[in-house]
Amino acid sequence: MAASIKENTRLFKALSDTNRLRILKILQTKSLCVCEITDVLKLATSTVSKHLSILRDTGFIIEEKDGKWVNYMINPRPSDQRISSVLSTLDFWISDDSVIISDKQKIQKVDRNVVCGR
Amino acid sequence: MAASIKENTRLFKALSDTNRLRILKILQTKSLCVCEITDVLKLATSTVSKHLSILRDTGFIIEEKDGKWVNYMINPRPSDQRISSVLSTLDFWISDDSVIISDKQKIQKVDRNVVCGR
DNA sequence: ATTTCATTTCGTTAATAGGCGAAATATATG
DNA sequence: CATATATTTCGCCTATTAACGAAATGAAAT
Repeated sequence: MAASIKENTRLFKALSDTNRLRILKILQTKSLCVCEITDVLKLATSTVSKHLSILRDTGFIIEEKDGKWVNYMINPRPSDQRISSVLSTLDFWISDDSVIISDKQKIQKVDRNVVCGR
Repeated sequence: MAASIKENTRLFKALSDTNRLRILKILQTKSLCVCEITDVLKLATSTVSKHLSILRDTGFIIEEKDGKWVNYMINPRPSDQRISSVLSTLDFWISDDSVIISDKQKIQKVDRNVVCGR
């Protein structure tokens, strides 16, 4: 259960970026592909891809191939207790931020067939 | 209770450094002055002072003047629920790391009158 | 098989963070 | 008041990180 200092720093580093927290909050509402997330965050695709790989490597999210798309979603069964703990606390630690509220509104309208076709 | 994304990123940033986690773990065992912490971490005093100010500004620790010394200790009554939550989870998230074990041994022997006089 | 589209990887650049020593500040003590 | 000691602040350097666009990869459709 207990982890090394290094592992813990890595976990906190993953959480210490505004855009990665936004991604986690977005995915807690809905699973999305890379281009949909890119459209919400207004960042370069490569940047979003990097953020996603960091969240995946630390165990917060998982990916699922779906044809030419890669869907990302919150890890439903984290093997690490710390991950589940963080994911549930994020739920009420961050909720009324205006950026988060606007992100959640955007993802309701987002459509990968519209947004990805340039 | 809920905080902004920015505030949350700041909190996680404070935790995303090995030396700051070591400081928190050390202070969870014993209150110490700057030079004693410096002696354990083997860093420049100015560096340790900077780390302490970050942990203080985020609410993890408090300082108490004691003559020429400044004692730092875990914030006993954090106004922010997130801080208490993190402090208690750190207790079992990090425990068996060899660096932490060795740090805790060192602080038993550390004496400010010996260690600060150069 | 060639093209198309989504995503990842790579290389570069700009911003941030951590480290240090020197100078500034604050607080005893002679 | 001058000195000594503990800590903080400052300026500088180095390392890390986030951002981008271009090139590479991989999977589907023509």
